Amino acid sequence: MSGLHILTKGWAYRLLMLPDGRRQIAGFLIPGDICMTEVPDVRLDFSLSSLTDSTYLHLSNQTLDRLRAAYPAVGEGLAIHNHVASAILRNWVLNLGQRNAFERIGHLFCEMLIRLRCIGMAENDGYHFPVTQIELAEATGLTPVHVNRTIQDMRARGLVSLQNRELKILDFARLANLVMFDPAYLHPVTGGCAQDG
Amino acid sequence: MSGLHILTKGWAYRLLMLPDGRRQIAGFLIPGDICMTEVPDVRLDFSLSSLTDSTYLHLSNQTLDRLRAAYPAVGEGLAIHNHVASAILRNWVLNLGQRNAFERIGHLFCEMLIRLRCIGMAENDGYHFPVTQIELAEATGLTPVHVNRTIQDMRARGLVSLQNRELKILDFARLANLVMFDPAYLHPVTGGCAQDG
DNA sequence: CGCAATATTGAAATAAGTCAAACCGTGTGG
DNA sequence: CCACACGGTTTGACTTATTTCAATATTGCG
Repeated sequence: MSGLHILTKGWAYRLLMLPDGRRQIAGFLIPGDICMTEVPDVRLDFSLSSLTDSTYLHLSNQTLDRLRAAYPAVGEGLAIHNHVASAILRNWVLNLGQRNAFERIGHLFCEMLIRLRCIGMAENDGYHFPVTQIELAEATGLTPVHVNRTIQDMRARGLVSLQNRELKILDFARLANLVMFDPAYLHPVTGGCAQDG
Repeated sequence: MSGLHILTKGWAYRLLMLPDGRRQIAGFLIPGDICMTEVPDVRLDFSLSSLTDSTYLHLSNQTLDRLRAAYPAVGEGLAIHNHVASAILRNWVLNLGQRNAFERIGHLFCEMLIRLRCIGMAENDGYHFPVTQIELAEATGLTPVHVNRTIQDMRARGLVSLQNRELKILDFARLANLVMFDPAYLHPVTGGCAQDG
């Protein structure tokens, strides 16, 4: 393999575009996520955008090799990270293909809660969510208008509150159940936090 | 990393399911594709189904290590394969999120043509396509009824013919243009076939 | 203060879904 | 050799989730 770029601070997203301008967000990145792997002779099919002030760490091929050699757990950790990243992506396919507007948005809210919890960036089922409704629409394959109405529906049902980029899940159990969120694909977890052997 | 399972003959697909029974196909696998990577302590989030009589090759951890050591190109090849597999998945997200029924199905037809060509399993823009309309619906997030009507539309426009599991793209240039298919994400290719250095 | 980007609301249009029936090829068994 | 059952395809009529268009708040911010 080759070098890696890791997001170390802030939020970002992976963007895919169609020649006629249609935009699809194919994943949100938070600290700890690998946003890109360098592979020789392969063109990138996506672009990255930061949502907030963010910083990145670049690990070169050699650095990575040395790390792997010195700490075998590094290689294993990368393998797990890769697997989870694929699982998240596959799950996004499931979302777009099978879930309706309510379920898509609710599922994203739940997923980000668990992922942020794992890195200590969520408390009490609430977290900073620096994503506009327009971007949320680009992520869920919906219209901004419909995203808006759906969020209002969630508010009316007392499931979430969202204002000033602060999201709070008011009834996680009910929301998770309604949108069929099962955190298993994010990794074997305990109370929302990864357990490393 | 760990062991690998490679499809060596036949077609298969990766299936995701929701607890209420909704099914989403998250990718078709053809010979040469890695259908699964063994990662310790990680539960699989998908299942695999064969569409035709198929065979698999299992490469154990040790075998793989030995291969990689003896032939450096193996490691690089795997990295490229991984990258392309992710790109295909991301593209499927783009499909489901932004393309309409016609574009989704047409895009899949184009993608499979190029991928099959690379392994010598397509000729003259035609190939064996062992996927029922029901499965095609599960892959595209559409209804079988709507898939049917869309294919009829394609037939009526003289773009494809499909009967007895044999698909022929009658006007590839026009179809690719209509559905905005750009093979770049499948790998730098020449005439549909991968060029390895 | 006033712009520019977001968020919200309403009404009308449409792509895709649902339900239900008919059709078709094909293999099987009487 | 016909009848029938089976999985898949096709068709029609009707419903609905989501989009579109367009206008009106609202908010952050230089």
